[in-house]
Amino acid sequence: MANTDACTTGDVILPEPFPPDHNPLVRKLESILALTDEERQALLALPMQVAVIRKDQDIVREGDRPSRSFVILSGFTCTYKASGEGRRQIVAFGIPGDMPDIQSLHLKVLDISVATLSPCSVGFITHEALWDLCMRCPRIAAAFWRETLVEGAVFREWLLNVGRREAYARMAHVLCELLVRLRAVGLVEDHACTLPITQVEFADALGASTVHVNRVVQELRADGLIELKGERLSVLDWEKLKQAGDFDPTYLHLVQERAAA
Amino acid sequence: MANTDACTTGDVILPEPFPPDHNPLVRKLESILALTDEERQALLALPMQVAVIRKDQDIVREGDRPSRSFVILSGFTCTYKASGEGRRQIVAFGIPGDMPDIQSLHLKVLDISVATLSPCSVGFITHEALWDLCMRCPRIAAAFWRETLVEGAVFREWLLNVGRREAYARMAHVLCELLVRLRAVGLVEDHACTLPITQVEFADALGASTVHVNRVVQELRADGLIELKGERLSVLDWEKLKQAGDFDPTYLHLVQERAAA
DNA sequence: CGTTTGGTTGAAATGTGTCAAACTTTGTGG
DNA sequence: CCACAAAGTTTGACACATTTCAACCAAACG
Repeated sequence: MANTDACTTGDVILPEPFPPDHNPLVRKLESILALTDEERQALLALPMQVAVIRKDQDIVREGDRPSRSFVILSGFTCTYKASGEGRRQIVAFGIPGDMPDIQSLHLKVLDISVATLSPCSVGFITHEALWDLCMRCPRIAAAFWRETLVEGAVFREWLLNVGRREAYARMAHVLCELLVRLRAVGLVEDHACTLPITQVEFADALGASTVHVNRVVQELRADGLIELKGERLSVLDWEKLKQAGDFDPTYLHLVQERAAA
Repeated sequence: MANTDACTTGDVILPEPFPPDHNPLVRKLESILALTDEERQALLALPMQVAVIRKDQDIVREGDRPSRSFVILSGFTCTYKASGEGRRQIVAFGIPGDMPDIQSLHLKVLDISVATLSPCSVGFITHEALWDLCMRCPRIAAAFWRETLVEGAVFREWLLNVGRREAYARMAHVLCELLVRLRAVGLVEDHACTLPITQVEFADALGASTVHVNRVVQELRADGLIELKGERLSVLDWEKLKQAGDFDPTYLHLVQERAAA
C-alpha cells in the first residue's frame, strides 16, 4: 500500500528547528478554542518535519496520494486546478497557519495542487500522527473540521465572486479577503501588507486574463483605493474598497464562536 | 441565546413517518463505511422531524442561526448566495442523502441560503442530537467530516468550471456531475434522470445568462449529446458529453475508500 | 381557456480575451 | 557596480464570447 509523497520532487528540503512558541498551528487553534494543557501538549508533541521550499514549487500535485499533510509556517501558497485545455484556476491562497491539503486525511487522492508563491517554510505531519491526535483530542478534531468548513465557505464566496461580479469588484474582493485574513494572523500593519502575488496569479484566481487584471488594478489605483507595487499592498480607503468589492467578512467566520457543547 | 430557525417561515410542514429502511442518510453513510450494529442503531434512533416543503421555498437563509440541520429525503435543492447587486450564484445542487447546511453544526451564522427546486421531503435533526451522535460514534463523525470535504472538492471544481471553461463546456460539466451523483443514489436509469432544474437556475449555477444557457443547451442537443426537455434529461452520448465538459469524476471521491485506521 | 412559467429568437451593446510589443523592475554574474 | 537576463507590468488594437433587451412562443395549470 505504498503511498506517494510527491512533495518537492528533487527540491531542497532543509529540516530546521521551529520555535514552538510561534507555532502557527497552535496559534490558529487557540483563536478558535481555549486549549487545555493536555491539548496544547499533544499539539506541541506532534512530530513535524520542517522544510524550506523555494518559490514557485509544487508542494503536492493533483493525483498524489500523500501520507502526510502540511502546515504553512511562513510564506504564501496557492491551491490550484487545471482544466483539460491547460487553463489554471487558483481556488485558494494559503497563508501562515493554513493547512491547504488537510483534506487528504480523508480523501486519499488529491484533486488539487499546491504551489509556493514565495519561499515557504512548511511543517509536514503524518496522517498517522494527525489521526492519533484527533482520536485523543476530540475537540481538536472538531476544530480541524471547523477549519475545513470555513475553507468551504471561502470557496463558495469565490464562486459568487467569479460567477457574478465583474472584474473590478472581483479584484477588490480578493484584496479585502486577503487583508482580513492576514490581519487575523498578525501580518498587517497600517492597512498594508506583503503580498507576493503577481498579476498573472491574480488573473488565475479571478478567472480573468492578465491584461484585464492589470487594467482593473490601475483603475483601483486611479480611484485612490489601493497602492499595489511589487510585493507591497497598501489599502488607502478601506471603506471604499469594501464597497467596491461587495465585501462582507461574515463568510470568513472569524469571530470567536463557542464550539457547541 | 435564542436561536432562529427560519426554516419554512409560514410554510406547510407535514410531519410524516419515514420508512427507516430507505433512510437516505443511512444509505449514504453505508456507502462510505461499513456501519456496526451499534452505529446503525444510533443513526436510526436519531430524532428526525420530517417535513414536506413545496417547490421554490427557502429552507434556510443566509444570516440564519439554525439550531438544527436537515437531510434531503427526496427532491432537489439548490444552495445559493446573492451579491450586493442582487445577482444570484448557485453554489451547489442538493440531492437525496445530502445535508446542505450541516456546516451550521460548527459555523453558527449561515453564509448561504438553501431553497427547494422541487417539492422536497427533508428531515430536520437538532444539532444537539448530531453532536451526541458524533461523540458516541467517532467513525460517523469522521464520515460527516469526510462528506463536507467532498462538498469542498465540488466547490473547487465549480470554481474551475466557472472561471476557466466556456459556457458550452460548463453546461456539459454540470450535467455530467449531476448524472454521476444521481447514479450514486440510484436515481439514474438508462443514462436518464429527472432533473427539476430550469435554465434560469442553470444560468445561476454557471455564472451565465439565461439566454446564453439556452443557446448552449441547444448546441448540446444539436451535437447529439443530450436530450433535455421539461424535467427529463437523457444523455445520448456519455463519452462525448464527458469530453465536452472536460469531466473527470475523481473530484467527487465516490470510489469506496477505506477510512484510515 | 386565460394565465403563468419556462423556453426560444434576434439585434445591438459590451465586458473581457487575445496578440504582440514595449517598458520597468528585480535579480545576478562578471 | 555595471550589464544583462529574467520576471513582471503596461499599452494598444482587434476579435469575440457573452450580456442585455425585448419580443414571441410553447407547454403546464388551475
